[in-house]
Amino acid sequence: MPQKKADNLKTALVDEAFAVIEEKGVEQLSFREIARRLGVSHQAPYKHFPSRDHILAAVVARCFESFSEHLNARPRGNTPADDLRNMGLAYLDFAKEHPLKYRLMFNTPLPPLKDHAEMLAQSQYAFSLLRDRLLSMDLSDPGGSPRDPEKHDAIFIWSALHGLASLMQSDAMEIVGLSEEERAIGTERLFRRLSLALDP
Amino acid sequence: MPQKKADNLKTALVDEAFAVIEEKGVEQLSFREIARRLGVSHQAPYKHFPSRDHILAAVVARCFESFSEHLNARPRGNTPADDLRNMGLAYLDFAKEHPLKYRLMFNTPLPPLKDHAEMLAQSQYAFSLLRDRLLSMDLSDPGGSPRDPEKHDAIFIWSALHGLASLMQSDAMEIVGLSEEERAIGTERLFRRLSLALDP
DNA sequence: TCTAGATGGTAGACAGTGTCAACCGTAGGG
DNA sequence: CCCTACGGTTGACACTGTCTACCATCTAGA
Repeated sequence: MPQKKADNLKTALVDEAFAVIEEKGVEQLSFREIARRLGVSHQAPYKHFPSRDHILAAVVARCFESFSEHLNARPRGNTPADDLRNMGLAYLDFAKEHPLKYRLMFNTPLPPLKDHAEMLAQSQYAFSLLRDRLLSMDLSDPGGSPRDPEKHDAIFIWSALHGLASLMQSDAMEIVGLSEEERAIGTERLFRRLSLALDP
Repeated sequence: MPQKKADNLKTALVDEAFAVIEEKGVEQLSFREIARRLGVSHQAPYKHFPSRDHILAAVVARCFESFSEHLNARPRGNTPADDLRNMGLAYLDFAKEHPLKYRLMFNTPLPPLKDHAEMLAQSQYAFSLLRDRLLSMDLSDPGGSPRDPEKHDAIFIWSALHGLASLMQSDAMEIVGLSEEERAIGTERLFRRLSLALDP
């Protein structure tokens, strides 16, 4: 029985790794099970990835890639402020539509960056999209001199977005007892708060 | 040689589990290594915890306990707004001083809540502290009817705080290339933004 | 054309893991 | 005085990541 040919195996391994994580959680990701599912020997993956961490890194890299594509596919706004809002929406939309991918990128203890160039590169690209959009705003210093186009507000915006996305898919919301509807209203409120803070 | 006696072993197990996580990461937490370190057989832990997940849950429960204590030890403010600010500072302070504990509470795939009552209880208590403080604010609806003391702004505040704490200890800051100083300024700016948004 | 090496697959072995089962000494209550 | 529960023990099992060794096939160079 012919197994997947040549290079195909490498991408098939990553596909299958993601599937396993989806089904049984990242903790349960097992090199041997991936091989088993693909009908291949337990050592075959080693020809393509030097260790289990490396295949995880490849999965995460693909998540960042998918994230970047999603951000780039957002509708463009007419003004910088408008476009920033669109990116914020796209950001949250991605986290909502692909919670696993989002968690893998942000809420998973990643193997050391230095050892995984591809993952690093993909994350850098994704973050550059965020950064460029944030810096395009001419953010004035609240209660200080206006026209201070520094990136300090980027942290504020990014924190609010990431915090929301992260809390929404944690158990926290359930534990404090916020209903679905309340969360939806809270989200919209957050966006209004952001707009008000940045667009005096 | 007499090993730790009786009940002491149970708490010693949790202590040692935390130490192991500290040294080698949560992934490497091993039932057998804990036992080995305590000079006890590899099955002894099973007399106190039915599974590896349960000892992890106990560690996390202790983190929440520690978190609650930290929040309660904050300096009290004179006004609700002031006290909320103090809690926000305490929140971030805890995340900064105990990054591992914070990560264990928020950024770790936890075993199903239902199976771990103690952990659930501790998290509920900690979150109730946050909730009570947030609800004590009489938050007006921005651009809507004033005096709308709902909890929708709680999500905004909590998101900003959690997002900041979470991003700060991830690799993200390093990847986008924000220096320590820029992060400090960004943090302060975030607080000012929060104040401005909530205290028109 | 022969041959050397790289590439991508195989099987086997080893240490380490979580967990199940069986055993065993001691303390305390009927 | 026995019995039971508790807190510990050892042994075994299946599973994991990873090391080593082997093998087939393609590809380049002589």
